[in-house]
Amino acid sequence: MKLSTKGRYAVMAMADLALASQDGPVTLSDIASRQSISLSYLEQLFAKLRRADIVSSIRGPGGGYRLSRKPTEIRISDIIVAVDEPLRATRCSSAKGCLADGRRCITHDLWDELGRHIYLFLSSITLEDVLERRLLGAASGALGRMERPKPVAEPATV
Amino acid sequence: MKLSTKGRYAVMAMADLALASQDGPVTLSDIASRQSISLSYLEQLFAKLRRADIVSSIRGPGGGYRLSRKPTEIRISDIIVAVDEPLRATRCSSAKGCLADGRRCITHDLWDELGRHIYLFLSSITLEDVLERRLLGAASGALGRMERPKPVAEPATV
DNA sequence: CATATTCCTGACTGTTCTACTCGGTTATTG
DNA sequence: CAATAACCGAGTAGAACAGTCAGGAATATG
Repeated sequence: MKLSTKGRYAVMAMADLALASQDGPVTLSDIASRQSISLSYLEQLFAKLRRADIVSSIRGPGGGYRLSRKPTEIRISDIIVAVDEPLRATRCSSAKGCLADGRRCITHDLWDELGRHIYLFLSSITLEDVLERRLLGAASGALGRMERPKPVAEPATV
Repeated sequence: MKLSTKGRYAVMAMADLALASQDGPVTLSDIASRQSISLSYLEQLFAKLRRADIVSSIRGPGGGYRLSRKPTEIRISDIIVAVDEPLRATRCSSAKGCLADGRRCITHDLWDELGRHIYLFLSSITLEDVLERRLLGAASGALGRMERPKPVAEPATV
């Protein structure tokens, strides 16, 4: 989990796509102009999103992109994992290489726990939550004991 | 809150310092060789830590660094804030510049909430906690009012 | 069929950050 | 004085970020 601005751009674009895909596919040009992101950069991001099967594409006139799943079934963590490089092994946080005294380095557990924490937070929030600005609930639930059921039933507010 | 590897190095060094400062100041050379971090890099980090009044220095032979406060009073967030640059304004997450439709962009609250979340987590953990490997408790405390629920799912390598 | 549209791909560029090196200065101890 | 160790500033290779550019491949429409 890398948390760069790249992931933010991707989530912004995905939110825009979700909002705009009311009727038919959305072109990257539209997203680019609305979100002020360069078209080519978006193309790179969406290539990864497509490979991760989060969006699907239709070529030709009238084509564009569309969500592969409903916004309730796309977690923010899915998006970020799809576009971000796996964070490079910086001595620690990569299983090996952080054995100063024979076992894992002192701070290993800390980064481990932090990473898990962030992941839980972002995987407890769906695209739908972002669209509905339904965030505080998800935040408190991130650590567990949250009842808030993900409604999978409701179709196509998309 | 920036969460780069720079902050990790700083926390590793601080943990090392805390462990080694049983008797007298600790030299950066010692920390450098134990933690495999370059001496000059450490010097840069500790210059910032000193400016933030987290450590204090003694020059000359027998000198070195020492914690300014007790490990129970040094929060991990203090360390990271001290060494990391304030994250640059990347369109969103900087109050202005993210007004696509007149007000704040759709994902603004998300990043806001995430940032607050990470900060709460890291400020709920002290250096002492890291030394004692007392992490899960602190982690659960990050959000306040929860007793100790284990994280729900085991996320893939975050 | 031709053409416009749109996705798709690869290579290349300027800027920033990381992690580090080098050369030197200042303060303190023996 | 000489050794130690903190300080300070400049400079560097490499990587990632954000973007540009040039072209190609699929598809709908006239």
